[in-house]
Amino acid sequence: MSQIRHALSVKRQDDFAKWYQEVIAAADLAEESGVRGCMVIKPWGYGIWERIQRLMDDRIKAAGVQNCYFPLFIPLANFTREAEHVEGFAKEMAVVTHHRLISDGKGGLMPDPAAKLEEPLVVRPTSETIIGDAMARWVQSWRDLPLLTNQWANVVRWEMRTRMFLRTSEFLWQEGHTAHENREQALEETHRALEMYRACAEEDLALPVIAGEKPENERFPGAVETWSIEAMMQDGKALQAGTSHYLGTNFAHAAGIQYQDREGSQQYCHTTSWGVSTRLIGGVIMTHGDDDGLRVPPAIAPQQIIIIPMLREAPEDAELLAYCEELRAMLATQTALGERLRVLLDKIPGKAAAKRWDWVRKGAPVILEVGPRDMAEGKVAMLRRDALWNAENGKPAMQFVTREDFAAQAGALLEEIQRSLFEEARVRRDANITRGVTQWQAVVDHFEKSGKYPGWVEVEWAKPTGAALEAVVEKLKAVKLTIRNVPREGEPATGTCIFTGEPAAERILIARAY
RNA sequence: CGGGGAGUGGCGCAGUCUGGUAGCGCGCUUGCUUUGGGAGCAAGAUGUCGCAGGUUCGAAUCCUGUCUCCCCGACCA
Repeated sequence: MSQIRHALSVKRQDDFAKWYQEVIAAADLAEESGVRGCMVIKPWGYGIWERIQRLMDDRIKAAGVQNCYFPLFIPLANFTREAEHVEGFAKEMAVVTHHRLISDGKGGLMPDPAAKLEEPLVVRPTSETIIGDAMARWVQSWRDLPLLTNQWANVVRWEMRTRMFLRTSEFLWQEGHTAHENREQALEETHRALEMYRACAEEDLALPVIAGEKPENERFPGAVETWSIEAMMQDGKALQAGTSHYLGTNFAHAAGIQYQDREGSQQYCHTTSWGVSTRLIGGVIMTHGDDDGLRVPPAIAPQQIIIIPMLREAPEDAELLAYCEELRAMLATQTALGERLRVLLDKIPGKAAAKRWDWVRKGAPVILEVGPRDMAEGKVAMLRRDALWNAENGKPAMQFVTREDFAAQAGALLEEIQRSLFEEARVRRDANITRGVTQWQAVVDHFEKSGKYPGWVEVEWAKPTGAALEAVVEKLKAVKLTIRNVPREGEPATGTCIFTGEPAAERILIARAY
């Protein structure tokens, strides 16, 4: 039965953190760079990011948002204008103080004291402040609004503890920044972006998420409201997979983003910002990965179908390659998920079986092996990465189908795999949200005693603020818990606050988090 | 940033205590035999032992400094 010989040496249930790292190495996603907290993203990992970028960018542009590019360096003074913002980011910023190096007299180099910058430059941790400057110039009239911009960029946050894809010092992301006439329109944009993220996460990455508002203590520095999508990882922890902020007029005041309204008076804009990052790849790994490596949802797979010819380095290889090439041509005319199929004929010399396991670890959705006998019968051997094993014999669940049949249903198959990965994750997520807990001690017991997969707990609370909220946060922190969000589609509260006993205001999700 | 652990061929590790010219497994190369499912046998290649100083006749090994990674905290999207 369980004589299955998995492709990884560490199993999820034995050591999830170690497993996570092994997947990244085994799937060839990224590696250490030697630079503190920074990683090298390798072709397969970057290819996944490019797919996410493409699909997200289409969604961004469909909403009428235009891409721009702003400087990597932000003058220090920009950060001093918004008090909460600088408070929130000051401790983790990389700062450029010199513009030239000189010899240190010992064979090395050092910053030239004579080349000290008058005003230090901050390597952007996020771009509200510098985009705000541009917005102040670009917006004059109510006719200039809404101003909808986005940039794809790298940002740097000097994190104390880093983990590949989940929290790196430098990471890649998109940051949308918009300016509006009033609160209503800005909030509408905040929610549009949030819904865009939900759709991208669920439809493209096959990550089931819960969209909702962050509590006050989890707000982005300088925001009036912060909304997020939260995904459940296979160890039951929550991962914030995207955020959308309503910034009120805070940044408009700081940067002077004003417009003249229809009556001729000056008004401050209401702005928003929203972003998703390479962290999404961490979410894909921890949601879809298994004990054989990664499983990439077809929509974001750089290659969806891998054809592996069983080459013998002999003259008959040519005929086999031609057979595979014909299959590739047949597949090239097919579509799945609204796009042409991405098919790779892997001609690299080597044992077919070894190559198969490489692609299993990388998580290519469909792997085809084609040998001379298959060719003679007009068939291919097909392996679905999302259903890799035959539980009866503990061997890979290879299916033999005719080449034509495979080509005819390849698009539908990929769509089925996309659905199936989402469904598997959704069922697991839903099965691990515990509702109806009304006693704080029961929450504690749940997380302390329910084993390795406590999942999330939904409770009702009175939405305290100020000192009362701090007390709640401390109570949660003591057992390593956080409030994830107030689900957008949540049921209204009907009972009492689990923390204070007052009448409850809303339902919140509590979880351990990355 | 505090506490703990670790850096030795591409990967995983032994050797470090008790200094004496670097070893194992996987992978890689070549050959033979096999070969419809992660092959066997044989031969071979790959290391300034993270980096910089120091002690010593001699340093992977001892000392000092430093960089990077992992785990636990604190911090944080």
